[in-house]
This record gives sequence, structure tokens and C-alpha cells, in this order.
Amino acid sequence: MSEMPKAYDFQATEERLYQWWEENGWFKPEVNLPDGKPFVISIPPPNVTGELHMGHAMFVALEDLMIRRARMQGRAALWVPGTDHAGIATQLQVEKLLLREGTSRVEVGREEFLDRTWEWKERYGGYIIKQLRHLGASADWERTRFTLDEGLSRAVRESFVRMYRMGLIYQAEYLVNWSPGLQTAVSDLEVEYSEEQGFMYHFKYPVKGGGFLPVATTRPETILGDTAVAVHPDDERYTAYVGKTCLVPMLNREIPIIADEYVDMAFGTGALKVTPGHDPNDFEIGQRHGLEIINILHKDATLNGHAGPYAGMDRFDARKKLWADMEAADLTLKTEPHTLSVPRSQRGGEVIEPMVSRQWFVDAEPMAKMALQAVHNGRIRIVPDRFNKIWDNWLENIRPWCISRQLWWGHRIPVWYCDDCGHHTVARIDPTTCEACGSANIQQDPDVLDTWFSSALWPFSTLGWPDQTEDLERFFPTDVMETGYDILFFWVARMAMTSLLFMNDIPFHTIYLHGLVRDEHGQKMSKTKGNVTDPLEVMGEYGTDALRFTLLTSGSPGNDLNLSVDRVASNRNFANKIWNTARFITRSLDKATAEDKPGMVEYTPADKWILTRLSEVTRDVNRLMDNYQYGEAGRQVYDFLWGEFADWYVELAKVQLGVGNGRAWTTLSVLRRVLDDSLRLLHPFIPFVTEETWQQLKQAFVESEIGIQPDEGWADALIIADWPECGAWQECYQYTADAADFEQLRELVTRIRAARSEQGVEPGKWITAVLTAADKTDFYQSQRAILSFLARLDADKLTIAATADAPAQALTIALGNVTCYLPLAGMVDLAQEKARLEKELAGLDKEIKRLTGLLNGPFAEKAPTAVVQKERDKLTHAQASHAELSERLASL
RNA sequence: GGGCGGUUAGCUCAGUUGGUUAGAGCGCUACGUUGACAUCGUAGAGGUCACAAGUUCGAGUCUUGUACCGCCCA
Repeated sequence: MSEMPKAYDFQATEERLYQWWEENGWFKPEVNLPDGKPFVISIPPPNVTGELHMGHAMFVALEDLMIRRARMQGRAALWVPGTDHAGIATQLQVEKLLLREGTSRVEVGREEFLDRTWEWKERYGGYIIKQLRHLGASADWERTRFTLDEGLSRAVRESFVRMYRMGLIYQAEYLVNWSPGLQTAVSDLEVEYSEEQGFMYHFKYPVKGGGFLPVATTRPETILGDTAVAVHPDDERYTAYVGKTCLVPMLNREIPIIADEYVDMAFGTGALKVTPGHDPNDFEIGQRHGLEIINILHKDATLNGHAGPYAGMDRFDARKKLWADMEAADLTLKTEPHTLSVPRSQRGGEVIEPMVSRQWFVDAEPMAKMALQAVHNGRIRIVPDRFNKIWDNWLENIRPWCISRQLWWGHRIPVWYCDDCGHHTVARIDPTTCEACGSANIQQDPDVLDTWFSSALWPFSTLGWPDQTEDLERFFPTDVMETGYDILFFWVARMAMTSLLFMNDIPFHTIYLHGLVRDEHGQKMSKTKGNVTDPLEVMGEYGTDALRFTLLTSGSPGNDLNLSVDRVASNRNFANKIWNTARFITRSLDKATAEDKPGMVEYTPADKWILTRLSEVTRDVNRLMDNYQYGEAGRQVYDFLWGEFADWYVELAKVQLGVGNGRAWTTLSVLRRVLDDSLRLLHPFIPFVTEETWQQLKQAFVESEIGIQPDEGWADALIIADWPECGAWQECYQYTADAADFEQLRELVTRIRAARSEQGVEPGKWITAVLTAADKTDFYQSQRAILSFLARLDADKLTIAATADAPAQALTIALGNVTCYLPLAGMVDLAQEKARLEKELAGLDKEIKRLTGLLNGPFAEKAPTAVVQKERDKLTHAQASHAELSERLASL
């Protein structure tokens, strides 16, 4: 058998294993029994043009974790992968490409442009998928979907037509967020507001017939689109003006002065200019008062004919020019610095203009009600549950969703306008004639749908809807929707809405939200700040497992996570630690043979201790994972495997293996059991190193023919091996008393080591010791070799007895009933030892005093007996130690 | 303006039914390479758990308030 290399080499492992898993079909739900209970996750589809970032790494780590565990639990685990077409992002990429070629979208035309975009998608669209695979994602790639593929396009068409017929989709002239750069409408959610320094411009609004109203605005150019001036009905300053007429500065257009309660008397001058065409609040006022709506902007945000002399100017130039002109006309009062909230495009950051235009909307209210209810009645659970409130707040105040985009890349709106009769034909299949008059003069709406419109159907469209496919039948509803909280509204809520509408069912029973990955100091990663950590780079340096484990264990659910590269490095070391425990075990297989197998296995206290701990960890991990506490679960196994198994059991196993025969055989079986189960528990976190290590372990044990194997035999691979459970119906070690004894031995060893270190005893030196162990004498006798090995005590000179006289010139370590003397002849400084004992006694005094007080107080009566007993034991222990040490002190 | 989260060791963070002298990783100090691992081991230093009040036998953990940081919504 070839020996395991000294260090784990992730470079040589990851790709090979991934291919092997996939070739064997282990990413498919069919790998488990056909009647297995499904466990399904649909991937949050990354943008097809996207590049891998930490957010992707995060969701892959979490979802793959859930999927792998479910698979090992025997469920038909299905992770449906795919990408979305990212309308704006992709279109921009291709437009950039065309620009470099000296042409443009408009120049080449719609058809050619779409051909080019598909070409682009084919070339670069696979990139992100490749990167997801690099992260170890065990998704069923044969079920990969794309929001613009044939099936999903049919789903979009179907849902549009149905919603339209239900009256949930309508077209309206409405104020929308207009992106002048992209020349399209964007939804409310795609606009971010930033606090910026600007000015408040105070000016005179001339009143027809003389005088003026003082008015303030932050955007003077919108004056050109004013269609009223409003004051509060209770504002006595202006009562006389209501009903009169104002003249728009520089244009002298006549507009009414109206009274509306929206006006804040205390803000600005108390008189408000009303621009229904370019301000959401003004739009509302305009609706209430039947005001005229004037749009002063072209699509590129230059001013149009309604701006009179300013037509053709850029919006910001016009602002300056108009103000200068007003100054010249003595219409200005003052300008003062003012902090305002500027709407900016989430993509690109340009200033968004509210503008009136004709768009398609979804009336989301009826669906929102259903989505609200689904969470309220518990059919959908949000983890962490504090997001319930946010969910409620958004859905209770839902607004119409603008779904049309003035783009070419996307699902074209399935509405045809008849040139002859004006009828709108809305159809699943492209019509050639108007359904009302039969005219062939019909034109399809040029716009496409918001990308999120198709993403909203994702959990069922990817399974085949609107066809009633087998997959849809079997795998819907899905189980968990795992994604970042930043797209709770964009996506998650909308999936719930459409699913309840079309499927008459929830799309998933649990929404698990993770936080944002930030840099080491909590700053949001951004290209402009230059603090972006590239997952691929990190994986290249430390391995995929190291990154995954870091993402999974450095935070807590729903909270942002500050990624520390140092931590990734230490998790790389963890992988190596795992590897090396296996290396030790496999190299120890020559310590026993099949013939050494005892007729009846007898465990040592150490065996019982580690097996009991394994059971406890297994139980805790399962409990934590069932409650979505993945980080804590991972940390528990990490601490167990490194801090208990490797640091203690593997060390003492060297002693037990040295005994040979049955003892060695049994020790090997325990080593295998503990490492094997730990690898299983860790596999969903760090799939590569666990699989590779497990294969090494399996191969070594099989080749050794030693007759040690898992109860159910060796599975083909860890990825499909059984998940460890620890419950009433599973084998579960609970040697509580033995484990406690062994814990005390560990404590003793640590104390001896500390004493040696304090006294400057050479680490390699074997020293003499006398141990008095009272009722634990038999136990310590049985552990003599281990104790001696771990604490470096000279086995020949180690005395273990129920009682013994304290040797002269010895260090004393008191552990309740158990006392250890280290006669370090000539090495002990008596004065120093005296001081040490005094210090320790002082500590014990304090402890005894505290505990006595506690136990004599109301605590003894009110606290649960188990808790009280624990404190009583502590007191007994402290008192015993105290007695021993004071005796020693007196004798010195 | 409304809501939410955070504030624990020098740094980054855990700590979910409140149980009684608070944990990890990194960094730091001192030792140590006997064949699992120096991507390591042993020992150690380092925290009045933001502040204040309250509930309780008992509070990092629950309640209220305050401060600061951050996010979401309007």
C-alpha cells in the first residue's frame, strides 16, 4: 500500500474528486432510493455575465452543506442550478462590445443585437457555472436552467397571460424611475438613495396680478414642469392666495394655487411647487387635484420642447442656466446648503429621474396578501425569524411593480397592438392577427420584462412548469430557499407571491437568509475601494475547503460576516490536521491483525471517554443543524476533532497500540470509528479533504484485512455514506462515569505539565511522581502507562496508591481527593514552592468562601437540585484540595 | 421619522430554552522537531462581556433606557 503523503495537497485533490463524484452520478437525486423523501433547493441564479464573488461562495457553501447532509441522510437531494439572463447587465456588456467595434445596438438592429447577445452568452455564460463547480457545488448539472431558455420563457409567457387575464397586469401612464443612461424604466427596488450635499433654492413664484409666493426647491429645473403651487389649507399666511394663479418663471405659463394637506407648513417656505411629471409626491397631489402632467425631459434627460428656451439642454446645465436667468429677472431669494436624498441607479450610480411614462405594472397586492399569510400561519418559516417583521412591513405596503424595461435582452412583452382597431392581443403563442378584428396589422410591444419577473417563477419553472412534469410532481414544493437578505424583496417575496398564485402552494417551507460578506474590518467590498477578496484567489492559495469552512463558521445566521484571510489559513491547517490523523491511523495498522480481534470487545476508559464525546458531539451537531445553526455545528466538530481527538486520544492511542494484540485492535477500531464519524460530520462543510481522507482510510483498512469497518460496511464514497445520528434508536455511547474519570486524568496531566513548565523542567525529562488517588486508585493504576506517557512521568518510579506519605522537597498538585507529588530533588526552590502553595491556597479560600456563601443562601433552595449539587461537588473538591495543600505548606 | 442588527481578549469573531471564575482563530511570551502533523506540540499572558437601571437565588444571555457604529424602510 502506498503511504499517505506528509501533507494534504488540495491542488491534487479537488478537481479529481469533483469529476469522480459527478461521473458517478452522485449529484443527482436518483442516487438514493427512488422513494426517498426529496430534499430540494433551487439555486439563487447568478447573473449569466457575472463573475464569482464572495456572495456566491457563501451561498454555495451553505446550500451545498444542506444538500450534502440531506443526501447522506438518504434523502433524494436535488439542487437545481442555473443562471438568470440579467437584462441590463448583459445588454450593457454587448453594447460595450459593439461600441468597440465602432457600431451600436441601434445601428445593427434588434435581431442582430439579440444574435450577438446569445453569442456572448454562449461564450461567457458558462464561466460562472464553472466557478460554482470549483466551489464544490454538488448540484445536478443535467438539470441546469437559464431564465431565457425555451421552457422558462414559456413559463414567463404563461404567467404573464394568466396575470393579465386575472387583471393583475395593466398598462398605465405613471411616474416611474427613469434611468437616462440605460434609457429604461427601473423598479423602485433598483433605486438607492444617497444623502448628498446640495442646495435649497429659494425663489419668488410670481402671482398673476402682482406679488409673489416664496417657494423653495432642490431641483430648480423642474420649475419648468410645474403645474401648480400648493399651500397647506390651514396656513393663514397663504389663505388669501388659494384659488389665484401663478406664473411659471421664465415661461409665464399660468398655473393654479391649490390647498393640499400634504404640504408641510414648517418646511422651507411653506409653499410647495408641484411638478407631477417629475416627483412622486407631486404626482399624487396632481392626481388628487386633476392637475396637468408635463414631462419636460427627453429619454436621455435633456430638456424637451416643454422647457421652452431651455430645450435641448442637459438637466444639470439647465438647472444652472435657469437659476442664472431667474437671478437676472430678480426672481431669486437665496440659496442655502441643504442635504438631500438623491436617487441613484443601483447599477452605475447615475442620478435617476422620476418621469411619467407608459409602462406595464403588476398589481402585487392580492399576491402580497397571500405571501403575508403564508408566513403568518407558519407555512413558510423565515430564519432568522427577525426578518418576519421586515417581510410584513414590505408586503403590507406593497406598491405596483413596474415590470416593463426598455431593453432588448429579455422576455419580450407578449402584447400585440392592433393598428386598425387598437385592441391589445395578449397571447401564449405569437399571434399573426388581431384577436378582435382579425387584422394582420399588429405590432408587438417593443419592451421586455424585468429579469426578476422570470426569476420570480424560478422554483417551479425550473422543474418544468407550466408542464406538469415528473420533476414538478416529485420535487415541488422545494424545501429551503437560501439566499442573502439583500434580495428578500427583489426575489424571495416575489417567488412566494407567484407560487401561491400559480401553484396554489408555497414554493419552499423555509427561507434561510445569510448576511453579506464584508472585508476584514467590516467594510463593504467594492471594486472602487479595492478591498475585494477574490474567492478564486483565496481558494487557489488555501483550498476550497478552507474558504468554505471559514465562510460557514466565522459568523452567525443572518448577520454580516467579516472575512479574515488569516482564518482561512488556519482552516487550511485544519484540513492538514485531519489528513494527518488519518495518516497516523493508517500507518498504525501494522500494530494488529485480524487474529487479534477480541471475542468480546472491551473498551479502556480512554476509549469510553472519546466514544462518549463522539456521541455527544454527534447529537449536538444534529440538533444544531436541524436548527440551521451550521456555524456552531462546524465549530463543535472542529474543536472535538482537533482539541480532543487529535490532541488527546491519538496521543494516548500510541500507548494502547503499543500493548499490541486485542488492545491494539480495539484501539484501531476506536480510532477508525471516531475519525470516520468526524469525517462524515464534516463532509458537508469541507467535502474535498474529508472525502480524500476517508478514501485513504477506507483503502488502508480494507487492504490491511484487519476486519475493522463501519457497521454497514464501506460505502463507495463518503459523499453517499450514511450520516451519523445519535438518538435512542442508534448506537450511541454513553459511558458517563468513565468519561468523567478520564476528564479528571486530563486535568491532572495538564496540571503536571504546567507545574513542570513553571519549574523549568526540561520537556524531555522523565520525572518521578507519587500519586495518591483514594477511591480512584484502581482507575489510575489502569491508566498508569497513559498517565506516564502524557505527563512524561518515569513509569518505573511512578507510585500510585490510595494513600502515601508526601516525599520531601516535592511539588504538590491537589485535585480534590487526588494528589500528585512531584519530588523534583534539587530542582525545587522551596521558597518558590511555598509561595506557589500560598497563592493557590488563597485562591481556594476565595472559592470556598464563595461557594459556602452561595450554598448557605437562597440559591440552595431555589435553584434546581442538579445545579446545586454541582456546586456542592465543587466545594467538596476545593475543600479536599485545600486540606492537602495546607498540610503540605505546614510541613515545608 | 419607523424598524432591525451590532458593541465580548491587541485584531477577527463564537457563545439560542438565564445555571454561577467567559471561549476560538490570528497575534504575543517561553519552551520544544521521540516517525501523524512546524500547515505542528506544550505551557502562558491577555476580557469589570459599551454604559445605566431593573427582573431573578443567579444575567454576556431576559426587560427598559442611554451612547456609538451599521443596515433596511419611508
